[in-house]
Amino acid sequence: MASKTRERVLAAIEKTGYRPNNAARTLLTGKSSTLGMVIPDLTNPFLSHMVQCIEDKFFELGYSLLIADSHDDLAREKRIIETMISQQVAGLIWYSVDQPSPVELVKDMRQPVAFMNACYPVKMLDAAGKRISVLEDECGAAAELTSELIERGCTTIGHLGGPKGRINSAERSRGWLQALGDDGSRNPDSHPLHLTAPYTHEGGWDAAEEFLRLGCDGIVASNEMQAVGLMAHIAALGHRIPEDVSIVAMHGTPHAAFYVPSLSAMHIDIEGLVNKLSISLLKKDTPDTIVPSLYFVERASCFSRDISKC
Amino acid sequence: MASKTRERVLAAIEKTGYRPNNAARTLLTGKSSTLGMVIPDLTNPFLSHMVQCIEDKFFELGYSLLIADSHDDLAREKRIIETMISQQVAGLIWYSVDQPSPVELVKDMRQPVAFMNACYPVKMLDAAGKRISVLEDECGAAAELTSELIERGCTTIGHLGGPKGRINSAERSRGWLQALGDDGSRNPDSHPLHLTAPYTHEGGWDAAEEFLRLGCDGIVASNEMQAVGLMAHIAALGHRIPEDVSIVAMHGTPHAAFYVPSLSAMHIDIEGLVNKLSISLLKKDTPDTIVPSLYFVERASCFSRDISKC
DNA sequence: CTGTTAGCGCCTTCAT
DNA sequence: ATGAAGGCGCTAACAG
Repeated sequence: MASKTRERVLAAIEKTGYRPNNAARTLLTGKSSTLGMVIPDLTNPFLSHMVQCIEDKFFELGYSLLIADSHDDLAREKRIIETMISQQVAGLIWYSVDQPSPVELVKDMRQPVAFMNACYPVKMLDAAGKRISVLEDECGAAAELTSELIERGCTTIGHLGGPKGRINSAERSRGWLQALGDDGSRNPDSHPLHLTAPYTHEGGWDAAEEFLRLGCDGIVASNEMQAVGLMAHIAALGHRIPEDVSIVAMHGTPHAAFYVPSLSAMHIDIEGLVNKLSISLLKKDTPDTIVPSLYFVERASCFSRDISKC
Repeated sequence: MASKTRERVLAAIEKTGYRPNNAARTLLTGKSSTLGMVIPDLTNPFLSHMVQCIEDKFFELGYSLLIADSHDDLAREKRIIETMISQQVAGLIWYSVDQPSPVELVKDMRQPVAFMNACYPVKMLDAAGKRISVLEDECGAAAELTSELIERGCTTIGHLGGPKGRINSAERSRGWLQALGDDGSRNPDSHPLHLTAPYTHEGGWDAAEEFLRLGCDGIVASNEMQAVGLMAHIAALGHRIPEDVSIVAMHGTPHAAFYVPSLSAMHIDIEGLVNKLSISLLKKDTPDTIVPSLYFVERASCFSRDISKC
């Protein structure tokens, strides 16, 4: 009788304090219940929030999450990927330092790999496993942010890009220029209102004086950390936000509402993204391209578009 | 000849794309190269910074880090611990929701466990492995923060504690009362200037009006997120920091310098803590108690103690 | 429905 | 200096 045996087994489990050995299971089945995630900076609120959502979702589904911080460094990223592969992760979630990701690192990995900040769908005909591209429309988002500033009357709109040479950053610069009416022929790097900085508070802080010197009345920052650094320095220099300068940022987080002033930003539907990601990563015959939806949230760092409030 | 064989082996590794299988190694040796870390909220900058430092240090030492977020929920924490044990982690770093940690969960775990926010040394005579207590002097730190406000002329100093019933929170309340001259007999919960809130931005935000109603000219917040929420709401209500109210917080992070105004806070020497932790966790005959050093950093959210600046 | 067996990839031990 | 064998704990396959 099954139930009797079952009871005996359960009793034994209880008595001996048995716990399944995941390493043995992984060795046998070849599939671990661990996912790997690589990101460039865990102290970036956008990324820590994303990691939290991903961990949450995959924990529900029975997976644990290995996390590693590349410190925005390509060499480190490479070592991390090697380690993750050795760890037999069941899948890899890769927020890469730069695009195109050094995809050859995972060429013969049979497990699925998701490229979180792909600019174009990752083409890997010879890949040993599924490759998923999360395609955020960085160009369109930057253009929309710029338009929001234009609609509020800003006339001298600067853009703070990421470190030079990063393709995602170039996409945003393109969007910014488009919204400013450029025909696409101009190299953003040569535009006087285009500055670059690391994706950090310090990066934003350091750019503030130059933007003010240039006479900007609006700035599109590449992420929330840059924007926070910008705002802090602009305030420290005695200028008012948004009266003197309006600020908007890419990749807003739930923290945005609590800065002073609160930060207007382009947000990503992370819940939706993570849901799709979990499906694409774990199930067969599912999409290998994910386009997260974006939405702008107006807060105090730029004037209200509603004329009645002006 | 060894070198020739070695070459052949290396060539084979290159050719076949061999990578060591960690699961097999773990199964055989019984020790994985993975550590587990449990924290209550990854979007808390103090914790994401700590995770970053820990990941950094242990990656150097050849370990990977499994991370799980308990969302400040005891039931979830318990499930996470079970999972971590199944994953055969080589050690567990546990920033628990509450104290005393439910230590019985890890009673027969042979791997070392570090309790990151212990109030008292964890006593586990029957534990199957090493147990490390990270003992932060929450009481002393809160007292020092309160004293800093007193020295700056604050006369009505409120304290925003964590959720009710948490022992770490009670320790801080004790320190606050001590600095206010209490003899220790008073129950902080009955003190009119003692409020409680979750360790979140919203928690701080929601407490702001009450502190202002109470006429506070100084507030000791339990963490940076609470302080940020407090400051945002106080500013939104038209009050000035530090002219009307001074704010100080426990567990400051590198972000503190970039809020508006910048936030005065008690910081932890995380580098030192993580170094000691790595030694205690991985080596034998090392301390099982770690006392991190704390230091106060004065920023714009409270008046300068230097009279010449007043 | 229950019990037995083989083998996942590695490392340690022992034999050549 | 190299090769061979055993076994870590689990699960899939198969036998009873």
